[in-house]
Amino acid sequence: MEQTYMKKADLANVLKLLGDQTRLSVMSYLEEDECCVCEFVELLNMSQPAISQHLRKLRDAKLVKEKRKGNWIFYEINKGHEAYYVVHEILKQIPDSKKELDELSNNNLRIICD
Amino acid sequence: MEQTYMKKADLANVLKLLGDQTRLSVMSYLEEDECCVCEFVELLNMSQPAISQHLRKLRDAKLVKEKRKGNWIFYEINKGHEAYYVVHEILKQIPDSKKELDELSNNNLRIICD
DNA sequence: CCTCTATATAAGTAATTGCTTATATAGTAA
DNA sequence: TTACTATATAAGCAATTACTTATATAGAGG
Repeated sequence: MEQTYMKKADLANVLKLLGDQTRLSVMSYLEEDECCVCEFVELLNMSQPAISQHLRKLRDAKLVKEKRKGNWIFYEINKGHEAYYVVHEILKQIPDSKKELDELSNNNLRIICD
Repeated sequence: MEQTYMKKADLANVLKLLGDQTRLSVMSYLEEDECCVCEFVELLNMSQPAISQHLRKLRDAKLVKEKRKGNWIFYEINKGHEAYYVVHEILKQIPDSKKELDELSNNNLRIICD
């Protein structure tokens, strides 16, 4: 992972997006694995429109990418983003996202479609 | 510099504070050197109360510390903050803060008191 | 003491945010 | 086609934000 340089305004915009617990959580889960909207609704115990609106902000900033898989739309981290180095450093601070995704699996609430 | 772990809510709060261009700039200057309020007013071309209000937020979050030196109150980064590791990683993305402080020196606008 | 200077605080305000509820859309599958 | 499902969008609203102007405060120095 390499050192990058960013314009202050662009960096501030990324940090503002991550400076919300819901979006920070979303990014933290996506750093572990791609997820679809209904999984976030479960994980974060929030309404579907609220989740969709947060995802739109992350998508508009190109921090995440979406792809359809059958009925579901999956989101994944955009590792090509100029801020990805620092986003990754930030997400490293959050310890338990993998565990929470695993719990979702154990409750058979994960969407698997391959 | 060591890896740390933080609660999501605490990390989000720090990121929200840094997700503002003015405060991100302030932190970036402080990463280079301690500064007093009037220097930020010059560097950022903003009103003194606006700067003071941003500094209060950073101070309330303990991201910066203050100390009086004669007539002036100097701010410095709190390197003991639990988020300092990640704050440092974030500030590394911003290239030109040292240069801007040097320009302030060249225009004899820096406050020196020892 | 009084005055000056740097900084902090208070009050007010326009813009932004993050939700809500209701509705639209885009694929899937019969 | 029609019905169904997952997701997106729209409209509305209360809370928060980042300024503004005016004023208060605290320490320095006569």
